Amino acid sequence: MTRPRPARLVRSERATRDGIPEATVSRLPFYLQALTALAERGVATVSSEELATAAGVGSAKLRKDLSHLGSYGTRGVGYEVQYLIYQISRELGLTQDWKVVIVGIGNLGHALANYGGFTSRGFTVAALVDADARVVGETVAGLTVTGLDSLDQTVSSLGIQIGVVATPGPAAQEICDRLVAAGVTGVLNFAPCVLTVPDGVMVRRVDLATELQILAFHEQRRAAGRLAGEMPAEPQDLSEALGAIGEPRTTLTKSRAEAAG
Amino acid sequence: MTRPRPARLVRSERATRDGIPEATVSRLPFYLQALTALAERGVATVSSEELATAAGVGSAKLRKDLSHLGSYGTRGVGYEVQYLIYQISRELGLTQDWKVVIVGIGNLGHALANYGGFTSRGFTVAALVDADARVVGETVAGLTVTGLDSLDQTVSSLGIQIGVVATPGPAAQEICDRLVAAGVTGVLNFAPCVLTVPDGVMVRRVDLATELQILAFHEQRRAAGRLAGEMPAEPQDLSEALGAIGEPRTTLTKSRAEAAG
DNA sequence: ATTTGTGAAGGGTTTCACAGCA
DNA sequence: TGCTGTGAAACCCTTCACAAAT
Repeated sequence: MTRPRPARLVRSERATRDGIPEATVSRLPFYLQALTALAERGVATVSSEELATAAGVGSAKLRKDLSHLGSYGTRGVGYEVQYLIYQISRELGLTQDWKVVIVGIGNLGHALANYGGFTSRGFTVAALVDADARVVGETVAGLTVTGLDSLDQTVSSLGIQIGVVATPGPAAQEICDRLVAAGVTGVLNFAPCVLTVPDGVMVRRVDLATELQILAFHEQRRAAGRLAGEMPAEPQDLSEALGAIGEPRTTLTKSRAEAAG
Repeated sequence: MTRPRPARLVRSERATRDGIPEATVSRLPFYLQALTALAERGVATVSSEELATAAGVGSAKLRKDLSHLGSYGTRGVGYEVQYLIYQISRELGLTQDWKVVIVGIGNLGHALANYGGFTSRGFTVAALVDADARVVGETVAGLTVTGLDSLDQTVSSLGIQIGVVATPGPAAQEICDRLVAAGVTGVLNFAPCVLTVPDGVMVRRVDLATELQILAFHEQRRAAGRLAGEMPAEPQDLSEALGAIGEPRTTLTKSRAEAAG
């Protein structure tokens, strides 16, 4: 019964050939943002130290990340800002334009439709869709909101690749299914639920309440530490803001039934 | 010159005593959400397999995560839904109410103020602040928007612990400084920039454009793989959606100057 | 002299497989 | 029998320290 552990490797070979670590991918947008800001200020060259500071990471991490893209720096000098912007943009696939549909034009949908950050960076909000007849026909961010009926038609005829789900939770899965059926292969989900999609479709979830809850955890932890008399210099850096202080863990022996009641 | 590598440990000792891994903390909100949904459907007990599915993770990961909080399950049975909700809530610090101020009442600020997910889960939006005189005085989500002048007074007198920055990028750092000076110890930053804060203050950044860019990367990668004739079953699961396909990495030998132009 | 790019080391996270318990 | 809780292994990511390059 104890077979010798299946050699479940297939990936690290690939990784050496081309794959960029997911952690690196998730930071490339930040580097891009920092570089763009530098470019606007007319900076031509930047060192890993400077760029790292601007992006809020350590310089070693930055260099390691960039090394996965190629050797785009010059030793003793640094990185050409414009060139690096081009390379990162290309790697992220921002040299082509991506078409986006936003479904659910409530408060959040409105905000997303008007959000400048999308339009400015390779993304075109191509359509707005809502289920509510009172919203359909409105003009938001220069687009006319259409009804749910038009969803499939809109996505396939415009060739939309990415769907943003900003509906209430209960509606999200059905919307997602229809988006995928119509040809969308990437979904950004703002609804507070898990979306199930077929292989080959990617979902990213952004949950605002989740972020606050994580903050609350660290707030509480900080307060508990202060009470306990410990007060070490706490990491303000997100990426290493772990296990900061040791609250005595009261292990309250409240019975389960009592706690549940 | 080769000193014997500084023993820069202090933490793993703590971690064994109480610290919950950051990766685990970041998933607790999802478990909580799934559990709440189950509770509303009247489910009393749930297995790690079922809960994991509902939360979109693997069951082994779920069990490992929960084991960091304590032994709150029953072997052969599963977890009591209500009891687990209580334990996770307590660990996240949601048994107390957190007061939040939102600064920047534009499209996004509006959406955040009206977002139900905050209010429903231990967070009270206690104040809304904006720099624009045309917005000040408006009523949003039952609160009157006040001016920037009132920021310090509002935060300290109401005892607000968390600040949400939904301003344009250039204003964000100054707002953040004032929030911190007034006593805020946690910041949720929606502005597309790095915020510098003193030790003991935590910042989390949410960037909508970043999420889309990460999606775009994987979209592009997917398309490239299809062209190359490879089409392995791709992981739709976010957490392991790495190094999916091997695009030949064209290594375009465009000169730097040319690319920059 | 300066800064990149990178092996190597170390720590954190995920996954496996099963012991332990109900 | 069924499911949790957990060592151990595998994997991923970060950090260090320095060779290589300009």
